[in-house]
Amino acid sequence: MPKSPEADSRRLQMADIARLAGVSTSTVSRALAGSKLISEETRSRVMELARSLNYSINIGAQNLRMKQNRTVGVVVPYDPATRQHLSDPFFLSMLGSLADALTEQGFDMLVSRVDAGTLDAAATPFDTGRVIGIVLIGQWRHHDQLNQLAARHVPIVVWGAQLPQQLYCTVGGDNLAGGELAGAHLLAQGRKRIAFFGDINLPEIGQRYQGLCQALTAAGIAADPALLVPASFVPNGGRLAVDELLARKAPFDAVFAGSDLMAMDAINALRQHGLDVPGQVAVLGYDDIPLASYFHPPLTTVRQPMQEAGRALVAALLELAEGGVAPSVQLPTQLIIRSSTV
Amino acid sequence: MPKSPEADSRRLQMADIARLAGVSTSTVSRALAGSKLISEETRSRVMELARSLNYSINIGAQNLRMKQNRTVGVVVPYDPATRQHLSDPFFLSMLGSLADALTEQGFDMLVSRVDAGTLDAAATPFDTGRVIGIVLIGQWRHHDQLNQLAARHVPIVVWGAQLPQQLYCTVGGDNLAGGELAGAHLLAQGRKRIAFFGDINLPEIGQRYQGLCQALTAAGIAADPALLVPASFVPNGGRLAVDELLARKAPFDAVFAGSDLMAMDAINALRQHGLDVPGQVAVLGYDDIPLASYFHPPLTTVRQPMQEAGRALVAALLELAEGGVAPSVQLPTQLIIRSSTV
DNA sequence: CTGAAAGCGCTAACAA
DNA sequence: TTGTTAGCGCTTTCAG
Repeated sequence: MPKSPEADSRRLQMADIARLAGVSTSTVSRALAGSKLISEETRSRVMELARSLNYSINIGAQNLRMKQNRTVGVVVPYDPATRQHLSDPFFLSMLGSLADALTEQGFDMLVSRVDAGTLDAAATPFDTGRVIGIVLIGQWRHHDQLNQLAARHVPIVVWGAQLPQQLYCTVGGDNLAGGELAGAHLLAQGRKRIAFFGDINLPEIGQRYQGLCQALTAAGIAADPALLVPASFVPNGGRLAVDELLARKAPFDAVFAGSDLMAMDAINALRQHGLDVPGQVAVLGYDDIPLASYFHPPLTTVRQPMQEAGRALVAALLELAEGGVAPSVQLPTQLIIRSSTV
Repeated sequence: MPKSPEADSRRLQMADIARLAGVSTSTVSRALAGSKLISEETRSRVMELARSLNYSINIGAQNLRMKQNRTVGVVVPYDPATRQHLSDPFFLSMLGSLADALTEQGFDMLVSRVDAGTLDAAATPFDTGRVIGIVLIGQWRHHDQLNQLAARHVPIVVWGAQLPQQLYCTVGGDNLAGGELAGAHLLAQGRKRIAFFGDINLPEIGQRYQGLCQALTAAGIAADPALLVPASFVPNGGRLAVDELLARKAPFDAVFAGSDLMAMDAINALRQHGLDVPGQVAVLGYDDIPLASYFHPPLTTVRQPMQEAGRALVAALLELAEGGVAPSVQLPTQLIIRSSTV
């Protein structure tokens, strides 16, 4: 007997408890909800019965009736081209920190992944009434689509950079300051030819690059376009960027990478080309993923405060979901100096 | 005006579409469901209307009526003592691979974290009718509680080791074989004093250790209890284990760590003690997390096949949820030889 | 081909 | 203090 479609024991429901307790469903409902209208004796009898029978209220029905909901959607866009799997440690950490923050607030988390090309699908869990709002991890270049969602009054908050003309709420690190910190640190180490690895069309990355440029300017150094390498977040993006940079034959003594992963990849590549890190080339990452400190050499990087990020995202979303307004927030970033630059 | 509890525009529902289209809700329902009973003209009119108004069916109500559900619960137990945040890259990867597998099957993923001490809370999303079953990541030492859940007919599949007297379905790597592979490799490198870092009370870890012992036995070497260090998965568990091992003054020329993270931590600690890896001590990890290859030296490790893991977990769960039986499965593991042991 | 009516499992007036 | 009744938004017989 492979499958028994309709199993033996139908799922227990309130009516069953009511019958067994010899009361009406209203009474059961009230007892379970802890209403003060119920006699102590009845309440305890009902609760005891429910517990011993392992009965739990059907949340779907309850939600329908009460028009409430304690679930938020977290969506992670993926690149339809690479069909890239959710694997960047940074995103994953963010997921973890969101789970923590939501648990703390008594909310559940419905995770879905959507094709970044059709980002309005991100709103589906909301449109279908499954969640009270959406947290989107990864702004990428979908500013317009996000604006449309916001215009549709989808409660949505996205992890990313603040942009002009932005209708939606973002929570993100202070990328400009982060870039500047990084630049200033490298300059302080005596580096003058600082290469930047990253796709500056991505808002966050662009701002980090701007920050770097500000630091350079402040030091009276002009940013050299030959040192800007448009690396992407593909698995060996750092290596490719190193190859590209070397091919350009522009001298450099430091690399500021758009993410820790890219920095690590770059370091390995540099080493294979016989370049010493940090001796000949200082390398600085971004994010401070857990493994940055385990790397050899331990990675100097700009930390994005994950735990606070999760909390801030959740706080903003709940505010929006309640019909309030949630201003975008920028979380402070922090330079973590390890051995890859000194 | 901070909040507007009941916003301007009530959420659209089927009745609205029906009215606007001048038909009954039955017709709308059928049209949207693609029933063949509806005239082509009516269907397209309704669908067009729905699309232009951005209407989506309320899944909660639909589920209630149809007694169906396309959501599965993924629960990640956390240690109540350390209140440890969901941060181990391996768990996170698993989450990603589950998300992929579920998306592939058209299911949503409801993630929750539960206190490992009260593991029966893991069934809550099922008991409350929110999900059709549970995938539990991390068996830990909760064999009995898991058995109880299974006895209650909660469709549940757990990532972990197969144990005797097990009522629930597990999907896991072949830890015994993994341990043996690791041991054989180290022995083949001429290492004879192999230390093991990990808590062998955890089923998976215990089996890995057993595998190591088998390899030793096959080589005619007796396992030395002085080389078994009960390290745990705390952030600096590897370092602590190294300290402990050195304090014991038992000579060793290799370390087999219970996870990649622990291996990396151990390598850093060994290095600080002036020991060369792999020159004086070969170090081998477990999991093959993405960053294992980025580490310096790149880490030799036993790979657990994540993508297949996700798929297998989901397949088993769906089978169970349909009332079928799902045998436990062991996924093959693979030794990935990099530089930390050769 | 379409509509009226009943009901999924629950809660909340309103009565008693 | 408790029960009766009317829905929450949807699908689906059963009659037209």
